[in-house]
Order: sequence, then structure tokens, then C-alpha cells
Amino acid sequence: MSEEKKSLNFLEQIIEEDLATGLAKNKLRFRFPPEPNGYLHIGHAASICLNFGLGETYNAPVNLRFDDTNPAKEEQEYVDAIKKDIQWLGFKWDKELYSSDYFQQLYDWAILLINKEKAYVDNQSSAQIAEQKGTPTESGSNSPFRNQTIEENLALFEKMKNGDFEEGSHVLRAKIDMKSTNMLMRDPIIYRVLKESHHRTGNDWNIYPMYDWAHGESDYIEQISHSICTLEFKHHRELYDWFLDQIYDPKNLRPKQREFARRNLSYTVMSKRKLLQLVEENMVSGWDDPRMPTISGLRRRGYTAKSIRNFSETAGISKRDNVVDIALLEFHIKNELNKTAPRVMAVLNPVKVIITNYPERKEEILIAENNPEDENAGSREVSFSREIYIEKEDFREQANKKFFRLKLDKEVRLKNAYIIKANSVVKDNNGEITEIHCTYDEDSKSGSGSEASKRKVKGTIHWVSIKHAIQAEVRLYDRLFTDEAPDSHKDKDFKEFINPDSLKIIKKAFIEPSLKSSKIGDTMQFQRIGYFNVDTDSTSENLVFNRTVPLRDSWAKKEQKNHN
RNA sequence: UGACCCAUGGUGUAACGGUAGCACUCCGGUUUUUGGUAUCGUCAGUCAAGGUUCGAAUCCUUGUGGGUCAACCA
Repeated sequence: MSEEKKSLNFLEQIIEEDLATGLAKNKLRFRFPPEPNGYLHIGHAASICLNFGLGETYNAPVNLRFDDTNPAKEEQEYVDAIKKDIQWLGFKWDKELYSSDYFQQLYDWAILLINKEKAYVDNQSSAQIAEQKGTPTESGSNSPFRNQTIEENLALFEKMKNGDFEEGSHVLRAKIDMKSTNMLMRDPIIYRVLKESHHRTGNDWNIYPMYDWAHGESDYIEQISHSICTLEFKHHRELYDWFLDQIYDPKNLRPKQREFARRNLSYTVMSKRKLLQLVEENMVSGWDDPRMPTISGLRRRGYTAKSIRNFSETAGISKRDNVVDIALLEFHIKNELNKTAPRVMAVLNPVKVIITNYPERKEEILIAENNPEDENAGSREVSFSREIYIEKEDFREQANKKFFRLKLDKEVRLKNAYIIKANSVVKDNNGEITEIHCTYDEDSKSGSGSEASKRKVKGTIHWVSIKHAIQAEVRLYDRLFTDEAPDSHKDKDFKEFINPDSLKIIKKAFIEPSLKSSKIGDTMQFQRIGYFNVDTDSTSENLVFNRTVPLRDSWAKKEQKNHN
């Protein structure tokens, strides 16, 4: 068995090195640490696929740890949504844990820090503390409370915990170095007073630990071997290590923080704050609006877990800022759906065709292949009759040779049916075409094997029988923003780039009757149009289809070029 | 005018001192009862300047460009 050597990303290389220099393989343990204050998005998928992927490659456990140290922003709703998304992506965590599980331990260690004279209670306003903090280019100055006695600090901290102080009046700070070039080392805050009810601990606590204090120590408690986070935490590593130094027992494994570049996607935004804004200002219908880059949005849009995982794999991991082309994501879903999605016919923008030489009352059942890419997909029956709908854009009275579709006096094949020829049109007072009169070649029935059926006709178009078609709502989604990097413009708000055409609703599309029993989540290809799925709003009375992604359309591209 | 990180085709990512490769995008050909798919092909890259070396995308120096850091957010 020769296995192709796959190149390792830099994090895998670090792990391999650690393994080579003595770390036991069974000590490997990872974690995915979301804050439950928003929904997971495609950027998080990078981290999820990375951490859980490492878990899979090394057969190591991965904890799901909610970083719930800020009760002011966090909610159970988000916890539930996050769990659902990770499971949907197909990953299994070892333990479901919460930073709040460790509040007591964290508190005890804070006391330890005070006793070691490594922490003190500061009784200044946040403005004063900020003032003394200095700037990246100027060092800070010491707090007047820095040299309080251990006893004073212990007493004050006790009072903070008991709720004797107001929010904002007192904080516990680590005593490190106000002159450090790393702002985070300038006596960072460890605990603040917050009289908020916590989604798990209720009103047990009046003080809550800050991220830096909670995160590294939680990694230590869980014995996480590699704590992987995004690049903006690089500066935190020094503090992460300092905190660990205070409590580390060499008998235990010492977690290691490493950072990679967060994943950005073109034509969208990827910050929870901005996504929340879109939701709260009703620019989208919710966190799961099919235009959102959230996992739930992509799921509703029709993306599969596999396509997202493949995307993550292909996009890769590195340490440089990046904006991955959304075309890569679209490639992966099209690539998968091409193999799996049943083909059906739907007419979105109909014009009536009357086949004048087809008997008035006649109906027939034709056989249509479900998926040319999948032999096992079988076939279905499609009803045909004298009056059908085709797409308006599939007909032109006159057109040059490049136009392969229906035009006067020329032939075109109706997919799975007959070859027809257009003879005349009927127009209304505005000059709009209301009917196209055609004749069909009776011997040209698809699959009949006749000479006529094998005739080379350049164009094939889709259609639905008017008498048999059912009406449905179709939602055509496009990118949410018109700009490649909407939040990269210093003097412009990202919302200025919202695409006004990101959603077009077609209330009365006509679809083939086989779709009548479609269930929410079903995926299909509307032939020659794109991939669609059944939206969560869909009911048996009003079927609703979302366009996941259009098919590649080289004709439209050509047309576009000619117009420019 | 500080510290730290980063720099490879349009985009993303490999090459770990020894022929710059892969994927997406773009463009073109062939096939096709989806102007889809498939398939073949074209265009296109090591930020710059020095240095080390038989040999540098890779190591060193300097410069340039980009990013991060001054929440009681994570």
C-alpha cells in the first residue's frame, strides 16, 4: 500500500515535531472553544475542521468548550445552535464543557496569585486604568494600588466576590510589567465585577474571569496539548504562558497555544458583530438567512456538510491574511450536487408554446433520466401535452447562428420529448409575445430510437406541460455584497455594499409535477438553471425553492461580453 | 514613527538548500438530448536590493508593503 504523501500544514508539522521529541501520542488532545454569543460561520468551519480534523487524523479527543465568561452577551440559544452546527458538519466532540465549569477553580487560583503577590485589587475607574496603561509606543505606569498588602487584596477580592462592590469599581489585576512592549502584559485584568445572571451558573457569581485568565487555565485543566486559535491572539501567547507558569505542575502536560490566520471569504463579512448587525437591522431574515455565511445559512441555502468540509480542506491553513474566493465554495457544492442531485424541469419565466399539430386532448407520459451522472438514479415519468411553458429567454423571433435555442422557422429539441419548430407568434398590444405556435415532429420522440429522434439539433431546452405543472415559489439568491471585501474600506461602511439584487422572489414559477411531494431540505437540479433545495418555509400548499447556486452559464457570459 | 506576525500566478495553498507544483477563477478547443458535466489546452507567480552557497522561494541583512496590539469583549 503506497500512500501518497500529503503535505502537512504548519500546525501538523508542529504536532509531528512534538511527537518526535517525546510527546506521547495518547496525550494529544484538542478543543474547539466558541463563545456562545452568535452563530457559527464559515470562518469557524475552518477552525472546526482543523481541530476536529486533527482529532480524526491522530485519533485524539476534541473537547467542545464554550467560552462563557461574559454573561452579558451569552445565551443558551447560541449554545444550542452551535452544537447543532458542529454535529451537522459531521463531527463528534469528546466532552461538552464550559469555562464556567471551572469558575471555582479559577477563583481558587486567583487567591493563589494574590498570595504569591502576583495579583492585586485595583480600585480605579476603567478610564484611570486605561490612562496608566500607556500606548503601544509609550510604556505605562503603575497603579497606586499595586503594592497593597496580601491581606488587603484578599479582603477586597472577597468583597468583590460577595457583591459588595458595584460593577466597574474594582478589578483584580495580575502584577506583571507596566513597561512591557506587549500591552497585554501591563497588569492585565483577571476578574471584573459583573452582576449579571449567567446562563449556567445563574446568580452564583458577582465576579467573572477575563478571557486570558479563563482560557489558558481551562486548557490546562482539560490537558489540551495544542490550543489552536487565530492570529489576533498571537500577543496573548505571552500572557497565556505567564498565567500557566503561575500554576503549572510539571507532572502535568503543559498546553501550547499556536495561531493560524482566520479564514475570510470574498463578497461577504465574517465578523459576528457585523453579522449580528445584519440580523438586528433586518437586512437579512435571520442568522439562517440563505445569504448569510453562517453554517445555518449555508445549510438552508442548500450547501452540504461535505461540501463545506471539502472547501475547508482545499482552502488550507496558513499564517497569512487571506480572502478565499467564494467561487471555491461554489465549486465544491456544484461538484457534489452534480453527482447527487436529481434533475428536474422548472420554468421560472414562462411563455406559452402551443404545438399546433399535437392533438387537443392528447397527453402522453414520457420517460426522463433522473441523473446522467448517476446510473443508479433511475428515471421518472413526465407528462407532455399540446400546451407547454418554456423560458422566455429560450425564444427569439430572430437570432444569429450562435443562438442555439428556439427561433422562427428553426428547430429545437424539448428535453426528453420531441423536436419542435417555431412557426409564428401571437403578441399582445404591447408587443409582448404571448404565444409561440410550433409544430412537432411526431417521429422524433426522445429515446424512441427512430431516425428522427437521433437527428442532430443544436439546442435542447426544458419545458413543463401547462396542464400538469404545479406552481411554486422560487427564491433566487445571489451574493450579499457587491464588493469583494465589503469591510475593507476605511471610509465606507460595509453595509453600503449590500447587493440590492441578492434576493429575487419568483412567486409563480412552474415546476414539473414530480416535485409535488418534495420535503424540506430536498436538493435537486432545475435543468439548465441551477441547483435548488426546498426551503424551511415550504409547505405542501406553497412549495418554496431556494437557489443554492446557478449552473455555469457560458452562453450568458458570451452574451454579456457582446453587450459590453 | 514601539513590539510582534506575514509576504509564491487573479485567488488559495505546496515545495523545509537541489527542475516552482496543485486547486479554484479566467480564456480557448473537443464531446454532449442540460450553452451543465467530462476532457484537452492556453495565460499567469517566488515583494525589492544586497549577502552566504557549487546551488536560494527557502538561510542572513536592509528596505518596501500588509496585518495585529492601547474593552472591566472573546
